Amino acid sequence: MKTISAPKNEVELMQRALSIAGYTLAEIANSIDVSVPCNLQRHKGWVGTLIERYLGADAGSKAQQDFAHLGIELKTLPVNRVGYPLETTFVSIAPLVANHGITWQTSHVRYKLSKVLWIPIEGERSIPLAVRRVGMPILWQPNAEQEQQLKNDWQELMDMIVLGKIEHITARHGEYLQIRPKAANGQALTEAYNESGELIMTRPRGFYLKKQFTAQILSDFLAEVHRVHR
DNA sequence: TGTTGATCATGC
DNA sequence: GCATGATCAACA
Repeated sequence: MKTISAPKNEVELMQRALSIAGYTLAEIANSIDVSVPCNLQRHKGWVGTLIERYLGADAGSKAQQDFAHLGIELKTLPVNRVGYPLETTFVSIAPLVANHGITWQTSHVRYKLSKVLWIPIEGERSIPLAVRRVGMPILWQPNAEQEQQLKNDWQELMDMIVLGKIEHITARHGEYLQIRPKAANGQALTEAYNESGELIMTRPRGFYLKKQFTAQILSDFLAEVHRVHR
């Protein structure tokens, strides 16, 4: 596997991202000596890791943006044939304890979503992984309305957690941001509080962006492209 | 058949 | 277990 150095600035990062638009995952993988699995069943994060490596993101399990020196987070987004998201987007782990004093302003969700480089990629399972194509990169920052939408959902969900209602939260809570399990398996447990304020063990949860939200980002981008071309 | 809840791999 | 990267697949 070839190691690519980190992009020095935003322009360089965007040039690299643009350079793979239209190419297949196999072409990109081959160019940096990475092998392509038959499918994603046992390699769910493979596409994200591949693009990370190609663009020169510092790998690792640090709780930071992928390009921290540029203040940019990288997210690949599987889309269907008409460019609609096929999956929700994981954002960050939900803090179930020691969360007093955390505000929207200081939250991991706001930090991770403050600036995102979205890379749409064909994701239909009928298309062999190797020949799925990468789309145009979208450098995005939430507008005032989007930030308010996210903040509202985050506050509602965090309020429930702080009130000990974690076991009552389902994926149906939140319009654009939801909380769902995020763990290696059903045996994984972490601390939380119940409604009586007692410490309990529960499944770790994560914040996810619903498809409707990421679809809006893609559609806003297309609208902007069309506006500029008129 | 779309969503919700569950799960897969890896490093430390 | 947690944080990284996400998608799978059971079931309503």
